[in-house]
Amino acid sequence: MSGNLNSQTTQEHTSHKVDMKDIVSLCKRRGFIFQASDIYGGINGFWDYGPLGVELKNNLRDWWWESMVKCPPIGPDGEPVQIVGLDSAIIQNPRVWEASGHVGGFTDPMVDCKETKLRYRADHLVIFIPKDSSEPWLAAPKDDEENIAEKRIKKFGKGKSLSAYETKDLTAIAVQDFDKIIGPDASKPGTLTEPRAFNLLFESKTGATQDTTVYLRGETAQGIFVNYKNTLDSARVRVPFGIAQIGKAFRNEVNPRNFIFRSREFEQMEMEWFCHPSEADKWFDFWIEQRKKWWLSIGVNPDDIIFRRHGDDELVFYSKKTFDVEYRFPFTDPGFGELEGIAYRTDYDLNQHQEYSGVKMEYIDPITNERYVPHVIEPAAGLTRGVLAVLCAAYTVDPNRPSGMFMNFHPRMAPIKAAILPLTAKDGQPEIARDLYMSLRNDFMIELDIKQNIGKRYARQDEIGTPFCFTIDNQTSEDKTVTVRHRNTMKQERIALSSVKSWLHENLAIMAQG
RNA sequence: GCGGGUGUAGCUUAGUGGUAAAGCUCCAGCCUUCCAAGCUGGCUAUGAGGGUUCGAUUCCCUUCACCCGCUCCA
Repeated sequence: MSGNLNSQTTQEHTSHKVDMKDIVSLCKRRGFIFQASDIYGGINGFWDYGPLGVELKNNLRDWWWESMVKCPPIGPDGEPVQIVGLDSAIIQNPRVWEASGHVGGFTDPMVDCKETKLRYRADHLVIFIPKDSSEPWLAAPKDDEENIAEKRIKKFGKGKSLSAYETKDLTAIAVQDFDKIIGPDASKPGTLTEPRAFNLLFESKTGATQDTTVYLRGETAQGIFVNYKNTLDSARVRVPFGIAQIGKAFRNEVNPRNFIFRSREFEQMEMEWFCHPSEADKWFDFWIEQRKKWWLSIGVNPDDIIFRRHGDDELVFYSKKTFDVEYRFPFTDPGFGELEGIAYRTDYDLNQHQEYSGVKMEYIDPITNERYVPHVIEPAAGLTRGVLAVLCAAYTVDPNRPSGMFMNFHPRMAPIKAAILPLTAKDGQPEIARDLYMSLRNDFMIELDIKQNIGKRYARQDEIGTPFCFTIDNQTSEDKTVTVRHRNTMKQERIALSSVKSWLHENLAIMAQG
């Protein structure tokens, strides 16, 4: 009877628009997520996970680790793929971030070209402005060894000569005039963004005299790349193989928004899959399929998830192709927000580290003796974003119950799997409840609650998404049975006290299959 | 980063230039035999810092946080 519990709520799930305010409020009231430094007025872009939030986050994290490292998927050849785990330091040698491209020109004001995706230091660009007040204006490097300015004038200058222009530094030009400028490599005006100081990475200092600048990692991926060699030499793996890591990453976002969706400290679940360049396309497709399956296994409504290939215009510089997993959050509705990017990073990262560190990243195939730098497919998921998606997906309005709603968590995600509730705090009921609790606590995350009346306790369990409540009443001492209340239907049935453990194992599994 | 809005208890809301009010929650107890019931008692708030004023939660300034657009972004 419990097998279709989830499907019974699908209708109301889609018919009620959920407001982020209600989710944020519930998260605080029930101890899922708090604002960081709440008592000091908070701090923009940082969040704390409360008693239930950390359980939920750990459940999602463990499920990913289970699916990637402990029990990785079966590959195209019918054998399980090889993936090993890693937990690298948050602070690494700063050269790591120079090699990766995260630091470099990043502390100076930069302008981006929306057309070519190239980035320039604002103080390295000079602008040629026609003396006759015509347009376009032309941008060229200050250090113009290749006579780019002259070539650009020939191309866009409508017959004007170099002497028909005056020059100004880009930094001296008002932002509203940027529309007139053709970037150094662009084909049309207005593609340069206003200069911005990019300093994505948080800085810190190390050493007794605090004289070395270091960076908090902006992604977990680089920790994997710099351990590629160590792993290869110690873990008895052969290409193709993967290294997986879950951990905190930090980005000094200009504009944190939407609860935990864009925060400055967040958690990633990343796997770098190293393979032969000729097989990269095959593995790219393989991982897209695996990741689709995984996201559909955590209790989100399939209608609210989309899988989308990036257009060429939105690809980042290191990626040849990228595939997104996106969820329809209340704040993006009817659009979607990114949960995971599966990127084909080519050999960009290993080559960069090879060049910066001087350590060879070549792999020598033990059978063919071929030498090559492996290509990388990277499924990079946001753990904290996943938590938010699970919270949004679970929030189910139901006017027919005292709480007015319940959290329809997938049983694998639910912070508490079952609650044990004596109907009253007398007649030996608390003692039976305690015995039952003691017999279950090794197997499940269980709550024993004896306070207040039964209705309030059911309501509370609804709000925190506990799948089942076992209730001890007077009949329990007579015939050794308890009632089970199903979260999604509020229906009750009576089962033997002695069978509770096996019943729970069984029914959590049934419910997980939907 | 720009523009607009909002900050009163854990939550939802009153209200006032002069002792800050209520419902729910929460806690302690009583009572309760299945869905936030009832009774008694209790804890808890004007985001922070300045200024004006005899007196500021209220008026002014600054700042912080959150929300909505834009911009950006994983």
